[in-house]
Amino acid sequence: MEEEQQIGHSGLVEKVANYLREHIVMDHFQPGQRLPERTLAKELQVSRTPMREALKILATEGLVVLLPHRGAVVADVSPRDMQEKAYVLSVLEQAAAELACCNASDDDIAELQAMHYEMKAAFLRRDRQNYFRLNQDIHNRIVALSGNASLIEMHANLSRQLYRVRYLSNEKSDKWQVAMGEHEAIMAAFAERDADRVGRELRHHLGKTWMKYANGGSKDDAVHERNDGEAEAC
Amino acid sequence: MEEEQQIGHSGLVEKVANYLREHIVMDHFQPGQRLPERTLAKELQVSRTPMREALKILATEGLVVLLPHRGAVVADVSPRDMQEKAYVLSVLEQAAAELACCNASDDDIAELQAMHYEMKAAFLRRDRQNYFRLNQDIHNRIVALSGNASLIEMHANLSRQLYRVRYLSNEKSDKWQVAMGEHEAIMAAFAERDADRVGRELRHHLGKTWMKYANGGSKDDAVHERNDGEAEAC
DNA sequence: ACCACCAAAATGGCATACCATTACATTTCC
DNA sequence: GGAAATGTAATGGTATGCCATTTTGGTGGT
Repeated sequence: MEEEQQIGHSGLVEKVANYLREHIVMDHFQPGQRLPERTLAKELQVSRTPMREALKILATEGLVVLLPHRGAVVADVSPRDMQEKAYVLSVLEQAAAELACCNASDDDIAELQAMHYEMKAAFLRRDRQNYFRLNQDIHNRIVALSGNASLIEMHANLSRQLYRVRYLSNEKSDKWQVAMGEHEAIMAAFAERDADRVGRELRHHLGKTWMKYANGGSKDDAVHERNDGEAEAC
Repeated sequence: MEEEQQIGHSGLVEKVANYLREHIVMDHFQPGQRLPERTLAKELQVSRTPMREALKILATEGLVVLLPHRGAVVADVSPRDMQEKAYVLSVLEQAAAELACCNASDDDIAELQAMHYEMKAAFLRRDRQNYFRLNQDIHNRIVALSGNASLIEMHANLSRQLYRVRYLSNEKSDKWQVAMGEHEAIMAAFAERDADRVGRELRHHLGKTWMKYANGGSKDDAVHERNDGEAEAC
């Protein structure tokens, strides 16, 4: 710690944020636990300034909550909140997929197909690590192909906020087979350039995907709110 | 300015942010104009700290851009960006409307109808001020009825980012008649609890609404990108 | 026991100083 | 005259101190 506490080089905020994020996501800090600004700053050998900014970043990411005059506490993962975010995510991805379907070049779709088959390979090998990574990559790629910067950014934000849940329930892989099938359907619709169908399939897929996390995720599952699953069936 | 330079109390960041926001939105600061942190801080009799935070807030709101080592500059309203944001807004509002249509109580819908007729009254009186205000209120109310906190928050964010455009082109009221008709259609669909139709009508309405702003808004209208208007027509 | 009141500690927010890095303009060298 | 080097100002980022507000735990009065 002697070799770099001296310098004003940039990145301290990120370091602190990453450190805290890691520990929160990996569940080393229990929800509700207090994160005293000054104390933590001393421990991490930084001043209040970067610590404050880091906490604010984590607050926008939904990992901590800033209570007025009571400091920062680790946010608890409310299934309700997560479902709401997941729902918005699915809406955004549906829209993105529709746009992507129109905008993408044939090469883009070919690349998507390639990624899909890579993922399928990982699936067949029961290689969870790469399966999940490629799955994420594909979804992100689809959103990127929408060409809508705001959409991409907002999707990335939500995705980050849901990462914690995604991490916590990393083992729920019952429905791999089903998920793969859904991905196949999405890719088929892409190949046919049927934007509506791509959107619907993706939305459906995401609905089921996140339902899984939500149900198996927590103690009180008063999850049967209203806006769960699809909205089409009113 | 003499009556409140006596600091210590909280809210300096907000004051500064509001001040700058006002001037930017009202077009007193030209796009591209630099906003030197320290200089501005001196002028407004504050230190760098609140000024920095205010600028960061405005940056997230899309009003200023933070260029690395070149300071903050007033963001220019790129028609492209605005259209992209407007598109996402319409997607979110569509989703919100579908949820709202399912979740809303009969009283909620009645209240919506009431607001609608208030707006219609303002329309008949050619009362722009109240028309626009009520129009906003109705849209916000619909989103609020979705019951999805994330959705509400993200919608509010986008709405804020589009406020500038909304303000700049405040006079474009050619299509009042049409817009009113679209609102009637939306309300009718609401009354029948037809979620899909509510969603479609609202999306269509927003598409046309923002198209208006985008076209009349600026110099280079390379607006004929891809993701303008509706996505259904692929 | 209960409530009001007060003091100590924690927190939020602002001001300010310091230093490294980068942009920009000037100078210098070829 | 043009390119490279250099100096200067601006910026970003951090550390730190101060003070107001609020929380909190303890104290005394009834």
